[in-house]
Amino acid sequence: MPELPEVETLKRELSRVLVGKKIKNFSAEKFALDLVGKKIESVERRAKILILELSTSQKLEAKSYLLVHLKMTGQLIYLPASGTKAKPVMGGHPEDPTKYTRAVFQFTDTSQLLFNDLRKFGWLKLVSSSEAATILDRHGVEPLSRAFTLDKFKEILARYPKRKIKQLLLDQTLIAGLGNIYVDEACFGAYILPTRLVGSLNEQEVADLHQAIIAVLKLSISKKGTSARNYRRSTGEKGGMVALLNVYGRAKLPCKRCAGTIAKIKLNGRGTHFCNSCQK
DNA sequence: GTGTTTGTTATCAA
DNA sequence: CTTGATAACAAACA
Repeated sequence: MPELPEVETLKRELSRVLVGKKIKNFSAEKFALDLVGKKIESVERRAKILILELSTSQKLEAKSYLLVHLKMTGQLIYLPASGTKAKPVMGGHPEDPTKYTRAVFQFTDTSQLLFNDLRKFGWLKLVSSSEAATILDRHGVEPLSRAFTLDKFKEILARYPKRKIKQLLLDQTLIAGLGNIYVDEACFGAYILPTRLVGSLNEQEVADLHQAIIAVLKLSISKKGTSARNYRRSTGEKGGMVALLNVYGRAKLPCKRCAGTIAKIKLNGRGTHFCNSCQK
């Protein structure tokens, strides 16, 4: 479940190794993309989408953008040029495309990038600058940007007083990048039940939730993300955040900060985790 | 065979 | 416009 911290980790790692590389060959069963000869100018992230900015050798030709969404089980694994040691990925080895490899980028220096995706929900789109803007602009404020002030958060909440807070936080058109894991963790951090109606939150709770969202995202990025299931770093390694999760994946286990127990329910079709004692 | 896992979009309903 | 519910996509796992 790659969410903001996982995609941000990939952005940082891939930015270091891919910028300046030229695509020599591209193969995929389902994505017919004209990528050969293009050079990677930059690697960026918006919401849960990774953005590769591409140029051609034709100086006057417009830049194009490869957008990547990993959805639930996507991976981007980077294989350096020649003679590298492998770490296991999805039961195989990263240097051997697994049966879940959906696309392979080969660069002129013989390094490669694999797009793996067990459930095939992820996608690659090659688009123009304006098409990229259309897709990216559908998303709300970046929670780690300066634009995500407490006032901005209050303004968003004020528009939807009757929604449950978890459902609002999952809405990508309002705040970009939170998914099932970090929404549950942020609610825990603010001592708020994910089932609460937005309009029932008092000033202090809103401020606490604002801070909890920022804190959990930053902490996870510092740990290179959460490998609850399929997510891997670009190196094939797992992220280190799982051990620091307080509620996600901890149903029936003791709460880490009180005598309570972590409960799990279904909320709007999502597995939802919270402490039955210290979250109110 | 059943339920569970979840990001996103579409569609229908009140 | 808000909100809620459901299906669809797809594959593995218990």
